[in-house]
Amino acid sequence: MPATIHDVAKKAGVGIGTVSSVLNNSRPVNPATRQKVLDAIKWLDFVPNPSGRRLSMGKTHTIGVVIPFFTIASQIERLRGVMSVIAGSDYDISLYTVETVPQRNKVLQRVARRGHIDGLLIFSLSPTEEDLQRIKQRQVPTVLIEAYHPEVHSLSLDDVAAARNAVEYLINLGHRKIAYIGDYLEDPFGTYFSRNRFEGYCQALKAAGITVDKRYQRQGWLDRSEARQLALDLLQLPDRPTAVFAFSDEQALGVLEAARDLDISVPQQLSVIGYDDIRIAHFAQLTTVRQNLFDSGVKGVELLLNVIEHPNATPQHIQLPTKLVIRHTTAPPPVMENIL
Amino acid sequence: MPATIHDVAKKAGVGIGTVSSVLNNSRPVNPATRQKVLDAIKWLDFVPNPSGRRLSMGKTHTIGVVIPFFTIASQIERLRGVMSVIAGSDYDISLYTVETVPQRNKVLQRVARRGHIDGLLIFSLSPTEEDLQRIKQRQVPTVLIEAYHPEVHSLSLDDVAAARNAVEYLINLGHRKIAYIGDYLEDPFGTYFSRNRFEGYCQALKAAGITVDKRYQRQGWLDRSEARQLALDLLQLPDRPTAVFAFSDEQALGVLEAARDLDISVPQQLSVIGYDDIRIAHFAQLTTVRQNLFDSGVKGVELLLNVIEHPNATPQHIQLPTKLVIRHTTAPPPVMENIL
DNA sequence: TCTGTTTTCGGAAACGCTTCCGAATCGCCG
DNA sequence: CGGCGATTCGGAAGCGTTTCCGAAAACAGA
Repeated sequence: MPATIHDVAKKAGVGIGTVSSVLNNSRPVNPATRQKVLDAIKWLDFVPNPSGRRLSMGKTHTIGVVIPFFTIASQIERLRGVMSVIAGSDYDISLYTVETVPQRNKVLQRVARRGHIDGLLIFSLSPTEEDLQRIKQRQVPTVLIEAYHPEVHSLSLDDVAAARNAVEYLINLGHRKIAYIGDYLEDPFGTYFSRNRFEGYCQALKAAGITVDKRYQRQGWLDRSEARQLALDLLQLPDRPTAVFAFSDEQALGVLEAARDLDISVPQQLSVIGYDDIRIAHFAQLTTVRQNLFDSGVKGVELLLNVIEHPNATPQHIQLPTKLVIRHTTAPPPVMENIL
Repeated sequence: MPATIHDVAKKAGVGIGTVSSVLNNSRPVNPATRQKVLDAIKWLDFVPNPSGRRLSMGKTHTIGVVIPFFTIASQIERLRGVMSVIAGSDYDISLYTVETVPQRNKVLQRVARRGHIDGLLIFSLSPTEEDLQRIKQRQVPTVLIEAYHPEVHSLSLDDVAAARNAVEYLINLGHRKIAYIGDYLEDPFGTYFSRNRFEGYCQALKAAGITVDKRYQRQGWLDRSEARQLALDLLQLPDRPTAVFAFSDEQALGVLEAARDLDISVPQQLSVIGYDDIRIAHFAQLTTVRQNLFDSGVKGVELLLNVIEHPNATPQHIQLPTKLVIRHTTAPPPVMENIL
């Protein structure tokens, strides 16, 4: 049976209030007394019971992190950023992964309640109005990463610009037949960035006077093997694209796999650009849009910890920078194609 | 201010004991009364405060998961397995990542205490005697995954046999100069599997009458870029190896990168085998030793939940199967080499 | 109608902590 | 030595649950 604060008090011959004061430095204590208490704590191997502390203080010292697409490397990088900050604080991390829509709803309903957590960090999910209502009503400090809602603090990317930029790069290389492989635009999780990246893709094409061709657009689940299927289909079109802009690195890797399946050499016959710059992207030599994932995790918790301190601050919306990283999956289109 | 059980009791015109009974089905309640209580709960949007519940029941409904090498894909796969089970239970997951030795110690000290968590799941870390003492003393139900200690429940692999098997495969292909790139044998985290895999490597060589050559052994931090450096060194030896057995896929990928740096073609001039079968391994076409990572997570929590129910069960030690998955980074050694 | 049994329920106590009011002690000055 | 502010500390109250003792009500049997 673990020791309690009363055991310590008795052992040290002081009152429980004094022990608590020593534990939390909450009021001055005579050095001699403090030493007695410390000795007793050590002797009894006492650790304050967090449940008691929580109940008494009304704080849980826990931050909930909600992560969809957990299979995807980018999320892990963010989480690492979060953990690096948390390790130096006295908060714990409660992890909630989301793989399906019902799960998403269940998690958002169950988690966003006072008493479970002190704050909520949500990756890549834009809350619905209903979710938001609940969050606001329960007054749970919340920060969104890679998602947006005007009434909640958020960190997001200028996806439109980043995607446009990437596609412009392909256009400048000479590509005209540029395909897009992405997430479902009306994705069930209610995210915006899917539409944003697609929007950027369209903008770049239009600006260059290239017609946006439906045949060159494919949507699928955010997952390498599905992207591979989509790409197989795409690359067997009679007039196949010379470049693919993928919504995510994960999907870009699927495209690379498909190209290999079909003996299409990259970048000679096909250029591929991804999005995220996950760690494998480096290995795969993938040209991609880098978002500083680790850093987004760091900034996200830091903001959240801040919001926990100052619950009534007006929502901040921070834009994170992106950068096109050029590696070896992009090149000018094959010459023949241009001649024909 | 959230409603409490007293508010509900007052609203429903019953006692708090009755409300609690309804909440937990802990004793029979007259249907009419129950309905009144349920109405009040709905009306007040009442959710029991977990801190109160925890304190009262002495259970935290939280499982701590300790994960070193979090950058490494294999750990994520395991964690996914864990999460898939937890999603259907009423436990929460508290995540503790470990990146350094001091952190390892801090985490094992702070986490393994009653009152924080109901159970502890430790990945890939063999506890020291001191850790163990603490764990036993505090009576925290614990399960090790990919680690071993006679006095704690564990899931582990027969690393010796798996490694021997992999190296035998290389030998059968005709290789004689087989290098090993691994973790530090005396690794600071106190793990066994490092030594075990090396042991398997040695056993295979000896059984084939090949002398174990120190020049062909490299140890480094478990990380792709460091492995790459080690491999660069190794592959520039005057009499360079024709095959490399790597301790992990992550390191095997580093070897592949080094080979590419040096324009050594794989598998024509160099064979590489990894260990784990992480998801990228498939993409990289890496021959590797598969351990069913997701499944190890599933089995691990299931065992832990069981141990939480029956704290005094004698320690179980489950061996997980492994399998050599042959892809395209292994081939017979170059013929010239054999002639010279 | 009375007694004994079963069903149903109220609320005090306990969980381990923090907070804070007020009491005790100390130190200083006149 | 007396008085007063400063310092130090004890422990009751309260946080929101669950548990459980025992009381009240309902019911059954004679």
